Amino acid sequence: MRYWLMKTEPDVFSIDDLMRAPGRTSAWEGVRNYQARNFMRDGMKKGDRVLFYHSSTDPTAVAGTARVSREAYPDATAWQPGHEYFDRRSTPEQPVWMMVDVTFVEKFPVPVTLAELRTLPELREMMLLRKGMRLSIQPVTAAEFKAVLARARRLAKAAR
DNA sequence: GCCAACGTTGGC
DNA sequence: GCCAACGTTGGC
Repeated sequence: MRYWLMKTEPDVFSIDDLMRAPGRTSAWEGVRNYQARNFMRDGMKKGDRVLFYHSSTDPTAVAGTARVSREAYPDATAWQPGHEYFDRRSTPEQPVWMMVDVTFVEKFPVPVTLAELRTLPELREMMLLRKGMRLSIQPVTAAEFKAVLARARRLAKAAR
């Protein structure tokens, strides 16, 4: 099993939106970056675990976890003229952009903020924390995933 | 809202 | 194929 981090702006799609979605499942549409697409297309397998990251918000944080519930398939929003994710290069015959489905697993009672992630020695090498890193889909190691989860548990316990 | 960092585009 | 210009991301 592999581990990933997926960024989303909560104003656009949040962990609460995923929690309330039918079947607690949603397509991850709108990825328009080749590296991110390749991670979805070539790397993501059903059952992989996902850190659900809220970006462009205050504070930015890992808000919970999800799992990959459907492997890569074409992102139909790319060939819908007028759609905000429209890209004329992509057609049903030759799709350029792909997406996966993700299913809600848990929402952390206390989000693990970016500032907090930076304090964890286990995450010293984490891709997210590298300068200039803005890739919206990133691989995460098992140890990193575990460390984030452990911190979320500890924060939840302290908040009770 | 600013702006550094990065990816993409397109002229040459 | 180079690289300047431009657009986007995303933390602050």
